[in-house]
Amino acid sequence: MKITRASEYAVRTILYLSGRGEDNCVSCREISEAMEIPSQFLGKIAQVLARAGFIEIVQGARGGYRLIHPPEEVSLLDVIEAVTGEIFLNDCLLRPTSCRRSDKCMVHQVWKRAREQLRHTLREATCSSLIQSETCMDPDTKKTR
Amino acid sequence: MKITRASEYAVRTILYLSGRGEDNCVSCREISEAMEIPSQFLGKIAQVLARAGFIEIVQGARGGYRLIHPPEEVSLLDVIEAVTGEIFLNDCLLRPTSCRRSDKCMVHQVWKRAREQLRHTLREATCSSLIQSETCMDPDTKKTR
DNA sequence: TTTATATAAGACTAATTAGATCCTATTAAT
DNA sequence: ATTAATAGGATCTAATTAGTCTTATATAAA
Repeated sequence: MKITRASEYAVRTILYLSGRGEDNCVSCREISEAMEIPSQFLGKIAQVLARAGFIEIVQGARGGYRLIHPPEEVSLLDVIEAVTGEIFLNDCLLRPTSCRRSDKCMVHQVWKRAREQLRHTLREATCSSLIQSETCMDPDTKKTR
Repeated sequence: MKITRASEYAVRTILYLSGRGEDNCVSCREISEAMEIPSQFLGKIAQVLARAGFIEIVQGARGGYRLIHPPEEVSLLDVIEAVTGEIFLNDCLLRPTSCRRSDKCMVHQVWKRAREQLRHTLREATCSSLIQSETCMDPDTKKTR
């Protein structure tokens, strides 16, 4: 598996948008400054998030990004997997064919359980619950305007 | 985090040794063939496992590797973390200083819980329990001799 | 309609890590 | 001594990550 920088940035982006209100269109620049994300890189990530149906991208002057779904319907798992692909803990589970008898292998069972737990925990964490209390985002930029 | 190939090989090695009996000295070549691990690479991994106290390395002719602890005392987590270092799901937990208010951040709490669950699951899985039933290792080479 | 302000998207790049492999040294049984 | 092993440092390659650069396109406002 991999929780990459990109997926971390994606989470910050969605949380920032969640905090700014559902219908607000927020510029790439504002997000990148508030959340400390290289703006060009954010542009790339936004494209992925848009293709995955999390945000709408508004082009042109006064453009930016807008959340599509209400924060309570979006989980940490959704966002992360949209960016990095489905989470797998190891290669063996990812490509069972590379492992001769994965369905009978005890080690495999452990990995499988661990993976399911992890995904469950991340699935339970919705964006709305995450912005209830303070987040890693800068408090000054949260919910302003 | 990362479950690398090296840690996967390390697990296979320890499990193979567990299956071969506690006091058996097994050559690098035998393990590498049975478990499909590049033998030179296995040599490297064995050094790490030896330094971490899991195996004893016997040099010279008729040398090889020998398990130090009984399989029921060694967990999957032990082996993996010996090779890849302590498991962290993301950078933020690894270096809390890089994140301004990690202790109050909800996202942080989720990662922390997910990490604890994962480590718990891997800690519960002992080598002895893993070789009870069939493993990914080749059945023909298991417990022979 | 022109200008300024935005994002789009593909190509490119630098740094890091993974996954080994090579080579020479050392150790120990016979 | 010879042979069969591992030790350990150096090196190498490929993949991945984390971006940046550049040019194009879209839109609001003057």
